[in-house]
Amino acid sequence: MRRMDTRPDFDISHFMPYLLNQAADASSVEFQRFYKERYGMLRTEWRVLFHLGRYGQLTAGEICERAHIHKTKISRAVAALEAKRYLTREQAAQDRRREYLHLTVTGKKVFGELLHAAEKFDADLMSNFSNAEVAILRRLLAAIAGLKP
Amino acid sequence: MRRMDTRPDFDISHFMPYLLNQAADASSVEFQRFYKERYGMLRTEWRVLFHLGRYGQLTAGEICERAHIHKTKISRAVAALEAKRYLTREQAAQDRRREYLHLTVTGKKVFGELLHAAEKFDADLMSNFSNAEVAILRRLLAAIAGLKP
DNA sequence: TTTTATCGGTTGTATTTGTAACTAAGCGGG
DNA sequence: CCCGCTTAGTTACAAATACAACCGATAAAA
Repeated sequence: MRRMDTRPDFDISHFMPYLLNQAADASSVEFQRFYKERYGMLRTEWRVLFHLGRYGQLTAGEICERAHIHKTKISRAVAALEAKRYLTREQAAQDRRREYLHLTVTGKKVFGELLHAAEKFDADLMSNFSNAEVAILRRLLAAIAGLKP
Repeated sequence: MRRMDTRPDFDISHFMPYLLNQAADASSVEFQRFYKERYGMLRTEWRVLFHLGRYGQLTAGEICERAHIHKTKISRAVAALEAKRYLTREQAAQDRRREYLHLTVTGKKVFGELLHAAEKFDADLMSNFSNAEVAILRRLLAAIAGLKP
């Protein structure tokens, strides 16, 4: 057989996409269980809720762009959040294709609770690392994710 | 409504699990398309292939442990790889519940090609960062992922 | 032994996701 | 105005995933 011109010791845990996925999964598990058990929410629902809570009124399309999530997932998440009475839709007067989404009072309350949990969870997760390390981590991850700094 | 005792500027891109997921997704997209289009493989199949290529004969259960993947996913991935003639199963003599998995010649060839692509892809992904930064990134991700150093 | 529990792995079914096609509304030139 | 083209969002159907129940083999207990 032909010689492989690859490092023979290239471990899968050195492959950055793999490492990133493992870290992402591990870091999400606990928080995911929290919003799932407590509020019956799916991941996309939590993200939509977060965007609306953080940035106020948005359209589905705007959330798609910001979160890099496909519009069908957003569509279903919005429908689910509406069914839970966490948000309401309002057709835009000047363009009736678009719908502005707002959180209801209940939605805002849930957002606040989840935000609080998220911050606490985040702080715990980073507590083993120095500030300088965390800063580098955030910067590199943002660059890899293609987020504007 | 009650005052929220959370930082009002807590952005979702500061929430580490979110950032990790975005980075993981972004970093995987291109390589994922590569093995999907070229070999018709799913992510779990690539991972199983990688483990067998890197570590040699393993049972399904051993791959579950190493990769933190549920056994039903492994079971289906193994079946798919077997259908593609990338691996064979061999019932263990001393315990007929267990099956040792080996790559076929074809499987090894595909492994070599994908490994080569992975290394190249990895190098590209990291090329914007210094060695020191990458070292910190790997260390922190491994810690978050709960991998033994 | 028989009985019971456990282990490695598979299969069935309900959810969830991805892809493409669709509806309805606006836009833009003739 | 009307035709074709784009856009916002939904829906239908196929593919993938999660979860639980399952099967056969082994081990441990009575």
